Amino acid sequence: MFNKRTKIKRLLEGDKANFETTVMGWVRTFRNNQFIALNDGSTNNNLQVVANLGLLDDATMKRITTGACIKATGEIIESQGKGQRVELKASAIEILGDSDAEKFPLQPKKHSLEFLREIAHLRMRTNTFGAIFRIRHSLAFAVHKFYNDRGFVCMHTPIITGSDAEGAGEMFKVTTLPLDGTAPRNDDDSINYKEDFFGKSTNLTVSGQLEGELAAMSFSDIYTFGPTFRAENSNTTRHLAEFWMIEPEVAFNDLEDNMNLAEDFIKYIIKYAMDNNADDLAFLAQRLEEEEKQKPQNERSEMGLIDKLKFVVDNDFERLTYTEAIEILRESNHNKKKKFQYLIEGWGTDLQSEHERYLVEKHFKKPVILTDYPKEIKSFYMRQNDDGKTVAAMDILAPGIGEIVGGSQREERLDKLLQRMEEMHIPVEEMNFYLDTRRFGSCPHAGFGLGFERLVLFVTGMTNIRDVIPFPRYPKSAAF
RNA sequence: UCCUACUUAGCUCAGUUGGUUAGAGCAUCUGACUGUUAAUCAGAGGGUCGCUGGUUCAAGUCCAGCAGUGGGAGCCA
Repeated sequence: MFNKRTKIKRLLEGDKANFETTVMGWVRTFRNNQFIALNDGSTNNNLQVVANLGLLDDATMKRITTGACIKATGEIIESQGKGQRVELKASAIEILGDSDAEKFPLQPKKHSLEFLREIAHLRMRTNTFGAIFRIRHSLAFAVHKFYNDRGFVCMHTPIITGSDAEGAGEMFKVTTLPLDGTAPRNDDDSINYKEDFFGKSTNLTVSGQLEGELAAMSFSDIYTFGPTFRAENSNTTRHLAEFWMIEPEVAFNDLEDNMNLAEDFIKYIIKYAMDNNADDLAFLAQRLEEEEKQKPQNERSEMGLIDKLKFVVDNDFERLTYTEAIEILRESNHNKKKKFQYLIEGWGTDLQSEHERYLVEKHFKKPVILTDYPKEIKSFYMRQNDDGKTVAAMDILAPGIGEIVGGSQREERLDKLLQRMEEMHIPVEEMNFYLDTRRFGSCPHAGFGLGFERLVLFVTGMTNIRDVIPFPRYPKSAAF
């Protein structure tokens, strides 16, 4: 069997030595014509493969370049040098794939994240991106584990949707009609989508929530975890055109249950990564620390990455209402000294990023759950509170990231829902499938959406969302 | 989409008030050395200064437009 090999992670973690084994991986560096730092992606740490002088002929030696793929067989021994506990004393080395050193763009040195973004197909071979994507995997696994352990059903909601009224953002159109102007037309010259593949106008989903609610009305506890698409022309460090979202929806939950679920969930998956990706997190923490040293004193963060994660896991999130938040902001010295670009004056407008950052990073210094927003600035499906002014919404704001969760208790009362839909000009006739949940056995329920990449950002300490998804999609960019 | 900064070698960056042949470190190549840790030492090659136009005797440097990238804002997860 060709693939008879041991993963480097196992060899480095094992406490045995003096046994024969085979490894395969990619060369990170080749020092002194003898020492190969080999990485197979199973861990951030390299295995030192020692090719004693005379083992390799000159021609083979020249082919051991940064990026080349090799197979090495030999004995695992205690290292004679410092810097590693064990090493592989090679008895045979085979080149599986050459890598032209003049053309391979990765060097054994620090590269800028901007440069690596241009070679996203190769950046996974760096320590930083290796760590990021192993952590991303752990977090994804922990998402399923968390919900599975609690008896939730994973629902695969559609990616192509015929519903035009999700209202969560600009949509990408899905069509097989020709784009050269020859598409079939209606009498009024609009495109005749009855002739299209699905017989109607379709888009990529911007949220699985509505379908999630349908499923919660039969399984009680469900969650979705899938790709989501927004065609907004957003150019920021925290938006993608294609991102992954987790949307639990739970029958019989009210807003408080919803908050408890979200807080437990976030803490659980962060803890999971801390328990299972200690090496990768330590590497990223160190990377971040070095980056912080470049900053002026007053811009440096108070906690290291690991301490920050531990703090989030060990402490309760701060919970307060929108109205209370407005009071805190209005009374803050920051506001009185007019340091906000948008000064807090009245009740009813949405908070700006600077306000959210002030609450999370300056005032409370921990994740914050804001609840009970004015109904005017929130979606039609959120449950109206008895005060007639607010809805049972909740947003979770995380330090450095901003909004990481948006959710609410849903409006289960048909008449109230219809009234809001009318006020907000939602086309009722297209939403009958959704309204049926309220017509047939409606019940109180609640749910939220968590942007997976924003969570990965938070856990890895990275600052640009384009660096925590393997192949980011954003305006003017769909390479690879 | 708006504001703002940036764009010079494969990478990271210098480049003075506009002035002769545009520099450095790393990487690459050649050689030396051989228990190295982003190895070290010596030498060599490598540039349409983002693109287009303008001002000028002369533009990497000044001006305009366009493009790309970073940061911030909006929209949101």
